[in-house]
Amino acid sequence: MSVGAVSRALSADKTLSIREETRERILGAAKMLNYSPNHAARSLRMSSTGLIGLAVHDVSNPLYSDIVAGAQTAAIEAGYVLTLTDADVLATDEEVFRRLVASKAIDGILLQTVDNSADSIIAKTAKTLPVVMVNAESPNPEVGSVTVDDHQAALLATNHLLELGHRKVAYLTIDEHEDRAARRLGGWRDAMIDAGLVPQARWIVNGGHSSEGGMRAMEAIISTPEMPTAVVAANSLIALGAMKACQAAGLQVPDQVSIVGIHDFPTAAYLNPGLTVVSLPLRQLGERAVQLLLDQREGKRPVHEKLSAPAAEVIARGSTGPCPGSTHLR
Amino acid sequence: MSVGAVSRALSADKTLSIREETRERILGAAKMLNYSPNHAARSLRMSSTGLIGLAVHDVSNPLYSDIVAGAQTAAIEAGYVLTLTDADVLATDEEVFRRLVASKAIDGILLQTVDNSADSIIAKTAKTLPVVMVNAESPNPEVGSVTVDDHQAALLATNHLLELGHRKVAYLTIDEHEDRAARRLGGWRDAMIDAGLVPQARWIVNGGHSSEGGMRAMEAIISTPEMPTAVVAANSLIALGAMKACQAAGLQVPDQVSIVGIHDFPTAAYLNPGLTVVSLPLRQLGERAVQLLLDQREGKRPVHEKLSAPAAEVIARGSTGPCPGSTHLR
DNA sequence: GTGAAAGCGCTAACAA
DNA sequence: TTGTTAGCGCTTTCAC
Repeated sequence: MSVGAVSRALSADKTLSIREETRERILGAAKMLNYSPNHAARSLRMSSTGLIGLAVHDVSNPLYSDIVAGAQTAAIEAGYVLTLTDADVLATDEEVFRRLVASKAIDGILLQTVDNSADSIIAKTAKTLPVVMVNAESPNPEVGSVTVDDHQAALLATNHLLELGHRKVAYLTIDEHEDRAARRLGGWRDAMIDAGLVPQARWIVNGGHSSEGGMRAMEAIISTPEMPTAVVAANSLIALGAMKACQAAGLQVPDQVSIVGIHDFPTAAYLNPGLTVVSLPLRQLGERAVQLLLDQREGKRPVHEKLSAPAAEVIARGSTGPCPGSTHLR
Repeated sequence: MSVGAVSRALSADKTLSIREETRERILGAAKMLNYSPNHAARSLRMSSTGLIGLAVHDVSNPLYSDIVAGAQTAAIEAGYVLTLTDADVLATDEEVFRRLVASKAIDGILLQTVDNSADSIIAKTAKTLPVVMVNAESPNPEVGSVTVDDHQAALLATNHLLELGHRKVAYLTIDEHEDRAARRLGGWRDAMIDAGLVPQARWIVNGGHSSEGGMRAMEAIISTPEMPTAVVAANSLIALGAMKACQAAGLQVPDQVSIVGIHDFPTAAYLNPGLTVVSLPLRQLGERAVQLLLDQREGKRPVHEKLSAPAAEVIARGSTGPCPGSTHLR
């Protein structure tokens, strides 16, 4: 019984011919001693760590937690372990980047960013390690990416309001990736046009990317002469801020103003009123991202993929209702 | 210029005497080639990976995001990189555990758990790797831990209500670590007793650990014959559910019922009404946990530490107000 | 069916 | 001041 045989027995090498008794003795001893092959030695020899990184902007952003969950599932299924890192730290701290990425402490990296601050990382990394952008389109042919149907989400959100009889529907834009922001804005615009309405420029207000920004934006809307009766927020955190602004101004939601956000999140149902949202398949986004990463690792060309199933979906809760004064009851 | 010299120059070894010109040539070449020492080889040689793991239960729980932020900061400051993992996966999936922990892919691990499901991991791990429990007291002398002052937090929350004139103050318990739950319950009880009140057993209802649980618990309270005028929730997610239940029952918060939760979180201010909370120094908790882990790595005995500064603090928002019918205005 | 040995990329100790 | 080398723990190839 030699070290070689032990190694092969433990990794369940099918090509190893060995006496059954010997194999059992090996397995038994390993269990007994609680033996696990040393990660560093293994990685060095195999030039593969079995780890895949997911760099996220703001780990605790409730809107994106499903992405993490999905990636987790897919990674484990594929025999990998997922480790999360702070995307901003990675982009900012040269040393962290070296230690984790440039040194190949991981086999590949998923990037869930919110702006282009990580573009330099990407450029540096893509030659070394497979990289996949999650929820943003890759500007770089060496980097894969997956997105969801942002246009459709905003379209659905707007249509939901239109069906409730609203005509003056404002839109609170998001400060994140420009392309993503543009796609969502486009969804609102197209829905308005399809309904024969004119998407007024003054109904478009920058909602930032947080509740704080949403509140400011809604305050601006409220002070508008001809105030809209409904608002689509480019994400649900913005929507939350918008609700707060309404409440502060003494406006009833949904009786006087209807609000809908993009992305469902755990506490949306527990707000007062519950927030109507459009949900997107973020869990599947995370899963798919891992699969693409693994494909790249096997030498496939990086691709961009738009996830269209499961489709975006309106989850109606209390924050949207019929347009006041409208006879258009559904 | 030999490999040895290069290695030492790149790691800024002070004991290396070398011609300035040579050093610059090395550094220049490294930058040019974008060279980073291979992580696996380095780890193997130095038997240290420079990575510290933080296993969290539910990454996206907004109540605990500050712990992650604090740990992140402290890790980087100490020259380490923090990687997050799902605590439940780690506890459940034997293979993931081996690959990450038993194989020493990381130098130590921080555990932020919510029950005792990870106890078996801890036992297995502590002999191999430094382990520190975050926000829960270690049951094991080989494992360090840090907690915050749960008793004080609940005491403050209750006193806040008492000062507003409330006499009948219910308590929604939490389903998490028993010791933590007990300490918070004790804080409520002591505050009541200190105020000369009797902490009625029927005012204690299990709120689970989520908004869903909080809602159920509050429904139970509402159907109580002599309904309390105020509620302390053992965490803010529970409080959120309690608010929802009040709203569903047509009860005004805070006019008819006051609600306070433990732990501040980003969207608490954006609720309707804003949620009054008691904040605890979670960021510092994360920082301290990393420091203790590093201390253990250097051979110090694992210790348990209770963080009492910065002190817990009431952040009054809209969900608490004077007791209806009370003349006890502050 | 089993054992021996090379070598992954690096650091640290030692030799020159 | 600079160069050489052993060896970290593992997997895999090759010889037996």
